[in-house]
Amino acid sequence: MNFKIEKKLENSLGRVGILSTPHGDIQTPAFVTVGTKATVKSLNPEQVSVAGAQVVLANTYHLFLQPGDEIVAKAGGLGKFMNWQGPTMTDSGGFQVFSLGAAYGKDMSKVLKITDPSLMIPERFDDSDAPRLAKIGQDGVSFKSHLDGSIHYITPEKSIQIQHNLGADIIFAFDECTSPAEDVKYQEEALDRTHKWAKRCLEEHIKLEAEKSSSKVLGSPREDSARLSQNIFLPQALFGIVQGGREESLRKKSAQIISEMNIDGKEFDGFGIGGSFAKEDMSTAVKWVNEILPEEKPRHLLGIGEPEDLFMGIENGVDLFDCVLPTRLGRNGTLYTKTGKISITNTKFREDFTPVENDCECYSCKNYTKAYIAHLFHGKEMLAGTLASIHNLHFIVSLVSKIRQSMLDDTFYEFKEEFLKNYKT
RNA sequence: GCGUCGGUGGUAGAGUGGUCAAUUACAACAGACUGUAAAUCUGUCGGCUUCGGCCUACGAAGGUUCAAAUCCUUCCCGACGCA
Repeated sequence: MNFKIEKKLENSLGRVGILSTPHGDIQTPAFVTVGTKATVKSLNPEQVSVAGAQVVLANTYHLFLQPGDEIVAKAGGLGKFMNWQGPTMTDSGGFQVFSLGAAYGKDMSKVLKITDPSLMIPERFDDSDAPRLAKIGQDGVSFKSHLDGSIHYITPEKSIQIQHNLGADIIFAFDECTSPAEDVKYQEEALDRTHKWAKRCLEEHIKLEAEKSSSKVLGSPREDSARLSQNIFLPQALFGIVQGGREESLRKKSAQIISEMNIDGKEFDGFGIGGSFAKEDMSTAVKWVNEILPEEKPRHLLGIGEPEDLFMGIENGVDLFDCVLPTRLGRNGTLYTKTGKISITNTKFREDFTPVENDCECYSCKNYTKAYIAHLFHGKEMLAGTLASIHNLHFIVSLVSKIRQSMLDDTFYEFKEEFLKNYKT
């Protein structure tokens, strides 16, 4: 993996770059589309590609449970398995520590409003008995499968092993995504754990990379030729993840520790910025962290975001984003437009025979009307989610692409102002 | 014409004397969704409301009762059977 900065945004942390992977280049900043279970829900890879997506991110935890990372390895790796030719990434399962753990069964999400009750409770009650599918142990996390209830213990090493079997170009360290509702003491403990895990991830990754290249050189006889041709030996890049919740000191400490982490001269290839955020805290956290992370390595803001978040992140030095919103919102009937999100099932669209956006170049807008898409949703037709996802993915991906172009053209701030002026949240 | 069964809110369909403005499902309407436990979830769904209630409602009209969607009478409508 190689990262080249093409241009920097003046008076900010922002930059334009090209991230090269064994499966092609990623023009950054870039929006990574989420394909958790080795599929971008409701879309086939051609639709994903035509919508403009450059890279797909799948999930370690989900693919480990089903169909199993060994099967993906046998298939020739994630990209081959799902027929996605371009770059791929896998998340480590760290987010599931949060979503199936502290957030399980609660009204708590990746991004919270500052008014959420969970943020306003000064001293939190002991909810250690609350039902959850993820429990954090000394060495790793035990997950109770949401599919069949079976118990699985994921350690940092295990996550990396799975991710090596999955074979994505970029993989992430196994971290603990914490809730901003946790107190400082807990954030410190969790951060310490995340850092210890990061080290173990890096060690395991270095070990597996070494094994990979030696068996390639030796042409290990137990490896059949098919496997050799199936990218199994391609190098993978490992990103370390910065956590630290809402605390400036913890965020900075984490950025420092993760960026300096080094085993026999080997470091992380890039960085993820993780955590569940109160919306208002996101930009400060990103800024704190990116001022410390080494400039020459790529940064990925995990699980973000909305259009306004993308501008914020890019201006503050983020190179990669991933988010489920375009596809999830699409499937649930919410569509992005330049003036804000619309709910396509609203009565007013039943007889609206214009595209979702008149000047949108996506397949859905070029071929279908709001009335038709509304009809598909009302009729619960499968094509509804597909057309909506195509539009939303295209909207977000091309927004990031336009932001990139505006940086190259030195019109970033004008573009941002113009866009956000029209876009009602 | 006689007999039997039935007519409940947008639909289907519970309820068979008080706890019923009426279970439930669907439809409808609105909202939520940020490293996917999610083609999911939440709320509203007779009218008015100072949110305590008030009014109008279970085919129609009468009646019994402290109290009726629920019991009685007549009528209207539907299905089936017999003429």
